[in-house]
Amino acid sequence: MILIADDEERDRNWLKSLLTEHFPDNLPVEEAHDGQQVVDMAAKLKPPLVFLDIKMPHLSGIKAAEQILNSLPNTGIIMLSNFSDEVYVRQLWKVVPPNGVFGYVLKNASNEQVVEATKAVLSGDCWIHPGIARVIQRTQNRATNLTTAEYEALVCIALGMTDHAIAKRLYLTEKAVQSRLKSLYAKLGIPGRGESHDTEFNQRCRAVFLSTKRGLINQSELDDWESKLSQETKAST
Amino acid sequence: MILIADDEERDRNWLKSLLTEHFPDNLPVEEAHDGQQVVDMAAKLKPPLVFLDIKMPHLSGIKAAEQILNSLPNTGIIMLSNFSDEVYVRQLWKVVPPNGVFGYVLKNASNEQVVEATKAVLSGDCWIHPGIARVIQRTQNRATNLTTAEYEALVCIALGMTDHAIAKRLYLTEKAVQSRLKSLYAKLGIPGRGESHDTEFNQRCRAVFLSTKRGLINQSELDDWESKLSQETKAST
DNA sequence: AGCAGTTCCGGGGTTTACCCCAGCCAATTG
DNA sequence: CAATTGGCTGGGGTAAACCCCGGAACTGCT
Repeated sequence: MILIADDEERDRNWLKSLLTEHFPDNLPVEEAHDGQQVVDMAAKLKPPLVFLDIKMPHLSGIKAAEQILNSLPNTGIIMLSNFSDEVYVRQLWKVVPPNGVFGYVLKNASNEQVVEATKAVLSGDCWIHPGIARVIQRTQNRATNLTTAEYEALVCIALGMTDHAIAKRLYLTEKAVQSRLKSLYAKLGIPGRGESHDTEFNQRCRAVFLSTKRGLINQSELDDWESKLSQETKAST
Repeated sequence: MILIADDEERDRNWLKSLLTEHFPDNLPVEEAHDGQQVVDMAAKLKPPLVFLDIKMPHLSGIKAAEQILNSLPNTGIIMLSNFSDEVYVRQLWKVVPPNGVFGYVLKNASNEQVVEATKAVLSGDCWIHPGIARVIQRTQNRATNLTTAEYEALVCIALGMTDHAIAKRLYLTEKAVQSRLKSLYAKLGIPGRGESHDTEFNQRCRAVFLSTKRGLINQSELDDWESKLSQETKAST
């Protein structure tokens, strides 16, 4: 029994046919269409292996994984993602239990890679997509890894907030915000006004650009943050 | 004869099986893996219908369409895109000849929609994905449509350039740049410092955020621009 | 010709973002 | 224990981004 969750028909079919072909012993393959549904189905069916798309309506793949692992910690999880975004690796790291078994494959993976990942997780190993390996390394590197303080500030400037607005929102002084931003710029390797005259940058926008490029943040995550933000400001009035 | 171009194996297989099933009269289905290859193959095979993925190595789907239509203006083109990005609609509008036959479908389209689009283009009609229709309307609306001047400025600030750097690059004064930005902010509906005290924004970053959200710009386009930029600065030294 | 719209450019202003320096406190780390 | 690191605070400064005003040239439209 294998459970797969993806909101797109095309991807479900692709995965289902791939699994029925290569893993006839593990049939049937059950399907879910969103995050909430897959949590419910997993609770009933207790499958040894679950495929989760990250981007799903109602409940993201990561949050779904959290809930499933809460009640059934021995479930093997394989995340499917369109991008090698660092945000997700970041979040996944927190959710997955220390000795949990999981895989992470990008959607542009070849069929062989998916089969390989499935075999690995079924036999109790982890399988991380080659492209992600580098990201994980960077996530654990002191010099380039962002702290939560820097990450918060990054999200705020990406939403277009001023220093003052950020300070008010995070209950800090403007100086503290600027301090966070300064170290953020340093870690992203953005030159300041003084050095390297040939490349003049607006550090604020440059930071957003580079962070998006590296997958530290992405649009859908930012949209979530913004809706949270507007809810809070409504509640406070 | 139908020619399809996509760099991802999964999408090619999906489309190929769909076409062989529903359009047995138009076989065979030929495949190309990147933009350059599809241009070459189209020149030899002269297919009546070509599917083009927008995001492809070497040559984007839009540029490939331009070259194909240049020598074979009667070719039917169906663009495939992952997103409803306004940038692409913008560019496509310029490339396609006035009476050209083309379709535009998003990759999250259902199988029925793809079949429908294929039928339409084969019989000489256009088929535009429902979600895109709204985008096209906005593209033709005076009040919200960006001029090329504003668009250039937008790309530059999204890359993190300063007013001074933009001015140097576009051969303008800083005042002119600021003038462009001002009208850009106005069209995006970003409040200035004076009005609406509850929402404080850094207009520059806010403009990038909103534009990305609305699909006026996107990361891969910006990456292209940046590589062009660094090439020019290298050449000028 | 007159009119509206867009773009570029100028002067002269305020606010914000960033810079350098230094110090304090807390939590890690050897 | 000392040493380090990350985070907040402060003073005081510069330059970039943004504000309002208006003018001139050019376009397309009626």
